[in-house]
Formats: sequence, C-alpha cells, structure tokens
Amino acid sequence: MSAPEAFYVTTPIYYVNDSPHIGHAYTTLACDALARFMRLDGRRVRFLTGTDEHGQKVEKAAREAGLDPQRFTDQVSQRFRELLALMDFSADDFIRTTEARHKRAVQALWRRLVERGHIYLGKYAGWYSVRDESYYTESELVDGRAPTGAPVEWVEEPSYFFRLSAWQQPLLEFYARHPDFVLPPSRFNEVVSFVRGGLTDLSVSRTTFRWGIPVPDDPEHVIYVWLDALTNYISALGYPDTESELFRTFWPADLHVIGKDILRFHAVYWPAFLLAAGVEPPRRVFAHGWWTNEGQKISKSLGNVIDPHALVGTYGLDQTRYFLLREVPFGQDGDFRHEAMVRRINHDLANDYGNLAQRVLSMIARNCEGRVPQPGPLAAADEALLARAHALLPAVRDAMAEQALHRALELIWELVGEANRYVDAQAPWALRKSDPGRMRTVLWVLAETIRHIALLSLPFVPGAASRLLDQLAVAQEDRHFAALGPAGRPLAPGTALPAPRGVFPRWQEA
RNA sequence: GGCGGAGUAGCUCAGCGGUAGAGCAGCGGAAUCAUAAUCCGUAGGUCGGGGGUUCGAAUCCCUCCUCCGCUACCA
Repeated sequence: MSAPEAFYVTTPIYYVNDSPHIGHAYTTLACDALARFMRLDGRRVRFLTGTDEHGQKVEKAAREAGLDPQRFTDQVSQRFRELLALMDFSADDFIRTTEARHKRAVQALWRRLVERGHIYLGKYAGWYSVRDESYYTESELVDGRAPTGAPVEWVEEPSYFFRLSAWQQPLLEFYARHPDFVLPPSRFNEVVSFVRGGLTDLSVSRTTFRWGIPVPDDPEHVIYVWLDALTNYISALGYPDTESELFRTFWPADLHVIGKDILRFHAVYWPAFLLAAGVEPPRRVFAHGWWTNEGQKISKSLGNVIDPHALVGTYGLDQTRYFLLREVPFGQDGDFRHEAMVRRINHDLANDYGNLAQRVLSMIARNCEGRVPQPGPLAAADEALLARAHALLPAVRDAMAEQALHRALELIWELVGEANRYVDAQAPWALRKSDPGRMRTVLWVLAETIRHIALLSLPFVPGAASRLLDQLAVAQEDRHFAALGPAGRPLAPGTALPAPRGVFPRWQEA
C-alpha cells in the first residue's frame, strides 16, 4: 500500500491590527473546503493558518491600548482563532509570528541568505508613512501626503537589502517551467510582466521600531515584514529542520491561497527568497478576488464591513459557506447581496437539494417501513442516474485540482437536478399501488444518489451534509470518497433509517 | 505611456472558425411524493462600432470606442 499523497494548503497569516472580516473568512473558507475535500479523498492533509503580529502598527496599537506588545497580540490573535470555531474551519495548525518556532525559522533563513551572499547592508531613504508602514517615492506623493492620504516624513536609515535584482532571470525561468504557478492565469501574466520590467533590491530590515524579530548579529535591526511573514509557511513545518518527517512530507506547499493584494509578495519575493536559500518554492499561489457589499466597495470609513459573525448568525453557517463559494467563480471579484443570498438559500439549498432529500426520505419512511428499500432489477433510467452519480467524484476532483470551487458545486448541483428530474419521471408515488417493487427500486436508486451528493458536498456544507448522512444511516467510517461508486459502500437494503428532517430550511423574510 | 483582460438575451456569464447557449428573473403548462418545493415548454439578442481574411466569424487580423487589472512616468 502506497503512502497517501500529501496536500499542504495555507492561508496568509492575518495581520492582527485588524478584526476578522469577510475577506479573512473567505480565504480561510476556500482553504477549508479544499482541505476537507482532499482528506475525504484519502490524502494526507495539512491546513495552516495563523496571525502576523509584528511591525510598527502593532507596536503602536499596543502602546495605545496600554499593553505590552506580546499581551496585546495574545488578545487580538485570539479573535482569529475564534473565526475557526465560528465557521467550522478544520485547520491543522495555527501559527503566530511571535512564537519561538517562527523566530527560529526566520533567523535561520536570514543566516542562510547572508551565508549565500544574498543580503547586504545599505541605506534606505524615502518618504515614510507610519500609518501605512510603507515608504513612498517623491513621485508617489500627492500634495505632500501618501497616495493613501497618510502623512509622511523623510526617513533615512541603515537597512539590509535582499539582492532581488539578481533573481529576475531565475524567476522568469521558474515561471516558464511552472506555467500553473499562479492562478488565475491573468494574475500569472501580471506577475511575469512585473518581473520582466526589472527588479530592484528589497529592503528587508528596519531600525525605526523594535517589535519584530532581531537581525542575527545586529540587534539594532528588526527583520522587515515580508521576510518575517512569508516564512511562516515553512516555520510551521519546523524549518530549518528540513530533514524532519513533517517538512519532507509537506514541503513544497501545494497551495498558498491569498487575496489579490498580496500577490507580488507571494509570487515574486517568496520564490526568490526560497530559491536564494536553496529551498524549493511552493507549487502554486492562487489569488482570489474581493467582495463588495450590495455593489459598494467595502471600507471601514463607509462602515459597511461585513462581519463573519453577523453572516453566520443571520443566514447560518452552511448557507454562508455555500453562498461564498458558489456565487462567484473563485478568483473573481464578487458582490455580496442579501437578495442573492436568499435566492441561493431558497433555490439551491432548500428547494433543489434539501427538498430532494426530504421528498425521497419521506417516501421511504412512509412506504418502506423506514428502512433502506430492497431494489429489484435496474432499468435503463436507474443505471443512467447511478452512472451520473458515480461520475461525479472524478469531475469534482478535476475542478478542485484547479481551485474551481464554484465549478465543483455546480457539478454537484447538476446531479441534484438530474435526481429531481428522475423523481418526476419515475413518479414513485404512483408506483406505490401499481408496482411496489419498482417503487422500492426507484427509491433505492434515489437514496444511493443522495448518498453521493451528501458525501461530495461534505467539504462545502459540512453541517447539513453530515445530518443528511445521519438520515441515510451512513456509518462514520464510510464517510469518505472511497465509499463512493459501485465498488464503494452502497446503501444496504434493510438498514433502519431515522425519521427524515429537513436539512436546509427556507429563508423567511422577517 | 506600456502590458494584460473584458465588452454576447433584463441580470450574471459560457461559447472562441461552421446556421447564437446556460443559470437567474419573466411568461405559459403539467404534476401533487416533498420544505407551496418539483418537472416541462417559452429567450427572436445587428455576439461594443467600423474594416479585412475566409465558402463561412461572436470565434482569426486591423482599427476605433468603453470598462477593469497590473505597471511606468510627468511637469
């Protein structure tokens, strides 16, 4: 028996100077659905998320809160942990950049880059904004302020630089060898064209604040944001111990899921750091889009930030998960609209999926003594529906392999539609008197189809799908994809079933 | 300014050389097992404008317009 194929998926680490919002929830949700899918598909999965806790803004916010930075980050990091419970995220590890394991990894990576001659000491000068934690060039300023409107001051400081300029060609060659390194393809084009335009060396240390990881052998400097933050993906695997079982199993990462705003750091800087350190770059970076709220850009000043707690509280967890993953092709921007949410809840979930299960399970409860019916010989229509059900896993697997989460759901719902059409065509309620044997066959075929739908929807709507599997009396140990298909674990006739209960209630406008 | 993407039915989009498609909305009908859910039928849109290639273009080429992303630059 061969070892299960590994799958390592990560969210970005979230900056603690912000409360969890729909963007964080969305990124983590996508990773969660992928991680759940891969686990059910028999792969050995590691799903990492965490928090980014260093930097001047955090230092300042802590001071304002009257706390030392560590206490402060302990508190705010907790809010991101709570998001995991709120949305039933199945992360295997949660990393914080203030942890010892991370500091050790970052300093080791730094030393390695120094040893290999990729880091040198220089001087950094420019217009600096504390608020943005960013330097601007003279030409970027607008009326003496940052493009963001933040005040700036002229700052000169000694700084260590990473020789990014030396990595233009190696990166371009790397991209050429890995045309799927960045998805969606349009983002890949942006990255390649950015690198083609030339790269300048990257400032990787600061002396203007203390809250960070000290530069080894030069404690006046603190390691600057990206070299610190990006390293989390390997520090969580125990870097620099690259010979450990953990590291060897899961690195290189299969997938970094990110928002499109941090694409450059993940698709240019990160592989450059790793190539320079002699570590293999990740296999893929997927940049997803942004949500607007009822057509409006989301911002704190507009006061239209979407709180995940509110979403889950209002619409329900499975409903929220389904909407976010189904409404918008993964990778594109999307618009969050109450009306659209209600349509998805009532049509896709309640009417199509929930009602399919309910009508079938009710008929079984009433006409088959509440037990999985015994099928007779299968007719062509039965074989056709079952064939569709059996073909679903490979199709969904292909969609998931390219992070087409919306497409995966679409495929599942195509089977839901087939099953509803089959119910109408076979009209088991009419067979009840005319041909009870045939009715039992039809209901068994439907129950078996619903089992496939429930198992395959488990990564997306885990709560409802589990409840549906309960109603089909599917044992816990049979809740994985190897149980699908004719060679899997079809429903055994005679198995007693619990009383059916709706899994997706309709939305009632208050 | 450069690079890339997009402009197709009311809305969201697929199609990417061979007589215009899906979902949603709308309209008409059937059914009644079910969460008043389901199923069937119904889309007459110059495929952004113009020009070209081709037996034939939404689909290739040129050009113009509009929108979006990335990037650069300017006194």
